[in-house]
Amino acid sequence: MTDTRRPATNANPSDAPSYRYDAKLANAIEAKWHDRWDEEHTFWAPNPTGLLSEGFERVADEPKLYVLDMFPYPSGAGLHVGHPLGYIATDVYARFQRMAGRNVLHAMGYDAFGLPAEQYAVQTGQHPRVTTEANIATMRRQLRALGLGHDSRRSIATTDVSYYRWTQWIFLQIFDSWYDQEADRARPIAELVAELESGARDAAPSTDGRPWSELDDVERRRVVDGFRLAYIAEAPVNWCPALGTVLANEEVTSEGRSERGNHPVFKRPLKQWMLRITAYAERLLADLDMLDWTDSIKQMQRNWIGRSEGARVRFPVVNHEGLDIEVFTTRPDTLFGATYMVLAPEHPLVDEIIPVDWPGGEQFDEWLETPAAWRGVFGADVSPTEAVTKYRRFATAKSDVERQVETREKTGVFTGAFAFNPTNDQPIPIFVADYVLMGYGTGAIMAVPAHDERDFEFARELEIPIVGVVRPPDEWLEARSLTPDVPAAEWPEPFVGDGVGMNSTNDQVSLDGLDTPAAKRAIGEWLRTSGYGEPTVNYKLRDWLFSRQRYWGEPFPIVYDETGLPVALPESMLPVELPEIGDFEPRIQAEDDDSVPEPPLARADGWATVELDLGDGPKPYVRELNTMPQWAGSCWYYLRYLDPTNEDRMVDPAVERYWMQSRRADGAPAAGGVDLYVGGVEHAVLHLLYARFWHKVLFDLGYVSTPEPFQRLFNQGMIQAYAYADDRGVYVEAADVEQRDGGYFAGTIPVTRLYGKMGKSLRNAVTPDEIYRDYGADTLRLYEMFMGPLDQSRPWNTADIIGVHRFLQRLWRIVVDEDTGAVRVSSDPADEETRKLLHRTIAAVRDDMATMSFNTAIAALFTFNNHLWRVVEERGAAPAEAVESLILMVAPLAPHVGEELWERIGHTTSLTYVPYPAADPALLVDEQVEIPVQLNGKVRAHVHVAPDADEAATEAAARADARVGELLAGKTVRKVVVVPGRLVNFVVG
RNA sequence: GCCCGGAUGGCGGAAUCGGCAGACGCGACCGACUCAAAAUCGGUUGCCGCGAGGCGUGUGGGUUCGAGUCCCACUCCGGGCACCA
Repeated sequence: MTDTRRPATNANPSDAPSYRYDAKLANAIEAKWHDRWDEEHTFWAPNPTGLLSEGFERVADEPKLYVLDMFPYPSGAGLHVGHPLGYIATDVYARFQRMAGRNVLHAMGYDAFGLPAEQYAVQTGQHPRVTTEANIATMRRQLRALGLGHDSRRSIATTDVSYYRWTQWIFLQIFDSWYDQEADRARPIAELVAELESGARDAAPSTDGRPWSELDDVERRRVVDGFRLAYIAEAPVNWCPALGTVLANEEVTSEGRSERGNHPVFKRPLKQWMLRITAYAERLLADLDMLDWTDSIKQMQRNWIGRSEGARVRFPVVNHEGLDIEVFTTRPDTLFGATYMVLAPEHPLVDEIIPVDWPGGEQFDEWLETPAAWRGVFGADVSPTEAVTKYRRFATAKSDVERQVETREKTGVFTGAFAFNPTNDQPIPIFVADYVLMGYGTGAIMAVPAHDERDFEFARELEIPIVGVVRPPDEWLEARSLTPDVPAAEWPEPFVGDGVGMNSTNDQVSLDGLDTPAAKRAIGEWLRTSGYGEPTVNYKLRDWLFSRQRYWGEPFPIVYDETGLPVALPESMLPVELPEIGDFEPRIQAEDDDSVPEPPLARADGWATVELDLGDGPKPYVRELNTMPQWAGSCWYYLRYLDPTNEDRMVDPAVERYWMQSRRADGAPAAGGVDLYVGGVEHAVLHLLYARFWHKVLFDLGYVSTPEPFQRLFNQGMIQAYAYADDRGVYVEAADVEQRDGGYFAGTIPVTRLYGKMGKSLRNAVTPDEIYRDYGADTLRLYEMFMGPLDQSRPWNTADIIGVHRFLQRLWRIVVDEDTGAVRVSSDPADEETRKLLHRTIAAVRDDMATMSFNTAIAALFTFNNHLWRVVEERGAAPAEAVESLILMVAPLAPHVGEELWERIGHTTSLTYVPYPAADPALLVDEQVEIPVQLNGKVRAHVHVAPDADEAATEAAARADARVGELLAGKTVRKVVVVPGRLVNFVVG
C-alpha cells in the first residue's frame, strides 16, 4: 500500500484530451461558480420581516430549515482536510433541502475571542484584532474554495463590536434576573425587589432575620445581589498561573491541568463573577429527554450535572450548643451506622470545633485516650490545632495531579471534636480528610464504614468502629464465606448494595427489616419530623465561573461605585468597547505567588476609572476589569445569525419565531429551534451546556420562544491519519514516507507507522489547498462524504481520492466530449433498463440524503453513473432525462460540476432551487424477483417469482425448479418456511 | 472502577423487520489503447481447493428453519467520567 504517493492524475496534461475534467478545469469551473453565487445572492435566505426579508414571498409557503455548524475558531495554523468535514456535510444537506423545497438558513461565523489569539498576538507583538482579522480572512478564503452555500450577509465574528454589544446585553439580562424556585423560572430582578418591598417575600433569611424595612440601601443591594443569576463570589477557583487567569471547572482536565496548554491548575480563593447555572440543573437534565441527540452526549451531560437523590442531615456538635454540621448522603438509611464524620480540609467549621487538647480521660467513656493514629503522623505531642493545620498544609500542597496519580491511600486527622449521631445521641469523632471534597455536597460527610468503600478503607486505617446496619443478601455473604452473624467489622469489604435494615431502631423509628428503598423513605420521614434533616437532591454541577484575567474578551458592562458593589450600565451605554492598550499580555505568576492577579485591562489608562451619570448625578466609578470567557460569544451566535443587522434588538421576535419554531421528524412540536446542529463531540459539556443555560434564561425572560436551542445534534467523526516516527520516537513528515520491502521509510530511515489525529504535532496534516490543486474542491467534498458514515472517525487516505475523481471525470464525459468539448445529450427517451435504474437510484439517493447517509448515496450514484457511461459508449449519448436527473442528484455533493453541466446542457439559471428528482413508484417494482431457495438454511438455488407471489405460489415455484427437484429427491421435507418476496427454506431430514 | 461506542476481505466501508454477507470505492491481477509508460477504458478479485465443495462478520456458548443482526459470558480497541458521599 502506498498511502502517501500522489497518483499522477494529471501527470502529462499536454497529452490528455483538451476537455477532460482534471484539476485545472475543475479549478476554473469552481472559481466561476463562486463568483456567480456571490453575484446572484444564491444562498440568501429571506427573513419574514426586517432588513433581510427581500424575496420572502418566494419561500413563504415553504417550511423553514435551520442548519447550523459549530462555528470555527480562526486559528493562525490554517486548515487541514479534517476541519471542513462537518461544514461539507451541512452544506450537502442544506443544498439537498433547498432542492427539496425548504427555506434553508445556513450561515457561518467566527468564534474569535479567546486565549490562542491573544497568545499568538503576544508572540508576534501584534494586536490580537489584527491577527484575528487576518486569520478570519484566511479561513474565509479556504472555506469559500469549498463552495459552501452560506448566506454571507449573516456572517458574524464574536469580536465584532456590533456583536459583542449584544453579548453584553445578554449578560445584563442575566445580571438583572433571579431564579424564582416556586415558579421554577428566572424572573426580572425588579419583580424580586417589588416582592421584598411589599413584604410578599421575606428578606430575613439573607439578613440575619432583619426585615427589609430596617435595611439601609447598601444592605438592600447586598440582599438583591445575592439573588442575581450573575453574582460576584469569593470562592476557591481554578487558578492557572501559567496562563495568568482563572478557568471554569469545565476547562480543567481530570488531571488537574488547563484544557488549553496543559498547564497545572490550583485551587485558590478569588473574587470572581459566577453565573447561577445550578439553578437550572434540574431543567438542563430533564429537558435532555426532548432532544434528538445521541445517548452518549446526553449521558455526558447527565454525568456532568450529576443528580443524586438523598438527604441532608444535621449532626449537632458536642459542646457547641446550636452548632450543627450538615452533610449530604445518598444513603440516609445507613444513618444508624455512622460511626464518625469527615470534614473537607477547607471546611469553614473546622476552626470552630477544634478543642485545645485531645480528648481523653473521663471525657468520654469510649475514648479513654485519643489513639495515636488519629493525631496524625506529625508527632504525638502536637495539639489538635497543630495537627489539623499541618494536615491541611499537607493536603493543599498536593496538587490535583498528585492526588490523581497516588494510590488514593486514605489520610486524615482527628479534630478532637465530636458530634452526636442524631439517631442515638452517641458521640462520634470528627475527622479532617482530603477524601472529602469541599466542592461537592456540603463539604462534610457522615461516614458509614460498613457500607461505603472509602469510609471502610479510612476506618480500617485509623481503627474506627464499623457497625453494619444493612444485612446483605445471602449470596453476597456466601460469596465471601460469611454467615449473617459475622459482625461487619470482620467483613473483608463493605457491603454497598441494597439489603435489609438491621441494628437501626430508636424510640421513634425502626428501619430493621425494611428493604433499602423503604428504609430510605422511613428515615426521610423521621429526619423531617425530628428536625434533623430532610430528603433532598444534590447536583455535581457547580456555578459557572465567568470572569477571566485576559485582554481579548468581552468587557463586562459593569462598574463599581464607592460601596464596592457592582452597578449595571444601562443599555444605552452599550457597547462597552474593549479599550486599546499597549500591553495586553497577561501577568503570568509563579505557582506560589498568591497576590491578586492583575487583569490586563487594569492598564487601560483613562478607561479603568470613569465618571458617569447613572441617574444620581455624575460620580466616579471603577470598571470591571476582567473579561468574559470565550464561551460567552458562542452561547448565542445561532440567534444572531437570524437577524444580524438588527441594531435595536438581539433578534426580532417575529424573525426568531419564524426560524426557531420547529417540528420534529414525527411532526410534533420540537423543543429546540435549530433543526440540525453539527459539530465535534469535544463540546459535549462545555459549549452545549452553557448555550442551553443561556437559552433557557432568555426563554424565561421571553426573548426566545423555545425552551431549548438545538433540537437535533449530530457529532461528526474525526478524520485521522497515519503518522510515522523514527526509532527515537520523533515524528517525520508523513508526506515523505514511502512503503517498500514490507516496511516504511523516510528516505533511507526505517520508520514505524502509527495512527492518530491529523495535525501539526504528528506531522501528518494534509491541507485542503493541496487537494484543490491536484483534484479540485468537488473531488475533496465528494471524497470526504464517501469515506464512511459521517459520525465515525476514519483514516484519511489520499490514494483513495482517485476513485471519486474518476467518478466526476466520467460524469463529465457523459455530457461533454473530452476531445471536442461538444455537449452530447440524446433527446431520445431512455430505455427501460435505464429508466428503472434511474428511478431506483433516485429513491435510494433521496432517502440517503435525507438521513445524511452520504456515503451510500454516493455509492448509488456511482452505479448509475457507470451505467450511463456504458449507454454513452454504446449509443454515443445518454438520454436527457437521465442526464438531468443525475446532474441534479450529484449537485448537492459536487455543486460546481453540477452547476457547470446544468448550464452546458442548456439551463440559464442556477440549479440551487430546482426540485430534487422524485422517483416514480411505478418504476420501482419488478415483474419478476429472484429469490434464494435454501436447504436447511443454506442457499442452494434461485428461482424467479412475481414480486407479490403469495406463500403457496412461491413454494410451488420453488418446487417446480429443476435444480430444487434434484436437491429434494429422496429427502423428506419436514418443514417449509416461505417468506413471500424473500426466500424459501426447505428443512429436510 | 463506572458509563457509553465499536470490532465485517489487503484497505475505507455496504447489508430496512433476523432472510442470498462483502454494495460502492481503493489496491492487486489480467486485458484493450500505446513504440513505451502514464492517464483512460474493459474484465477478475473474501479465504482454502484444479474442481465438486468446504470455511467465513473479534472469542466461546445459546435461541431460531435461518444470526453480522437477538440473548448470555468474555477479549481487544476508542471515547467520557472518576475519592461525587
